[in-house]
Amino acid sequence: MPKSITRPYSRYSRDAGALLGGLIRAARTERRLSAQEVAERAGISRGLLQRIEKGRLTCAIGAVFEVAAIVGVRLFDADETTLAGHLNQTGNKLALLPKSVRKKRPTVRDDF
Amino acid sequence: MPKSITRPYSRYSRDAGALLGGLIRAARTERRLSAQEVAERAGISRGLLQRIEKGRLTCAIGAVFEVAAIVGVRLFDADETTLAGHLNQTGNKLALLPKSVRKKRPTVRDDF
DNA sequence: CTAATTTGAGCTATATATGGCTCATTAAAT
DNA sequence: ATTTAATGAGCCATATATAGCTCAAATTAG
Repeated sequence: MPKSITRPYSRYSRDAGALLGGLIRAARTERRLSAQEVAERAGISRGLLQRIEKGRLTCAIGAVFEVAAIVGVRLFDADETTLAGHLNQTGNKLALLPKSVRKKRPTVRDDF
Repeated sequence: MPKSITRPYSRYSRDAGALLGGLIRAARTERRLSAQEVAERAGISRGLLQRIEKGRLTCAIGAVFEVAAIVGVRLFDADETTLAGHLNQTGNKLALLPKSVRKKRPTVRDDF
């Protein structure tokens, strides 16, 4: 993001990134897969995989998803339905919700 | 990723991106928050928020985490411990696992 | 209805994430 | 011990993601 030279991330995001990266690395080592191997399968460089496992928040989410899938880390823990099912649910939900939202009004009537 | 002009994503990643984006958008509209509002709070542009809600896989994972937290979408559904707890677990696990892995032998390529 | 706000989409300049190297260190196989 | 492979870290060139606008269309409030 070209706005801030050093971007401020919330603690939650930093923790989430570190957690996901850690889970990925744990899963990869458990499966006895080398970084090179996983990176190639994911179509990314070894360097990027390193950053993902370190929990860097600048990595593209698609790359993270690819790696997570390859090493077997599940996002959206499926005690619910499958991913496809979730997609349907979300679709329906979106269809039922209003298309846009809006605050009631600033309520600061300055027309007196 | 500067390697491939058009990056090939797996179906899983595409679905996961679409799901997460849809969940975020649903949560935002439910909370009656405008795109501008959420983008400002997350420290990102409205355009980026649009791409996140569309499930584009090139978005930085940090930006997605920020937005998800703001609108109330929970990653890593916490039927387990808290995020911090997960972090500890991961750390311990990593400490117990071997530092590196390696295939028994180059034997055969099992790329399927 | 009208006015105000939101959204969607596209454009450009620029900050930056990424791939592809290199090298040193560490771990594993023989 | 020797060899082979994996990892960690850094640097650089370049592809690209992002912010910041613009405008039109859609939605909502009054």
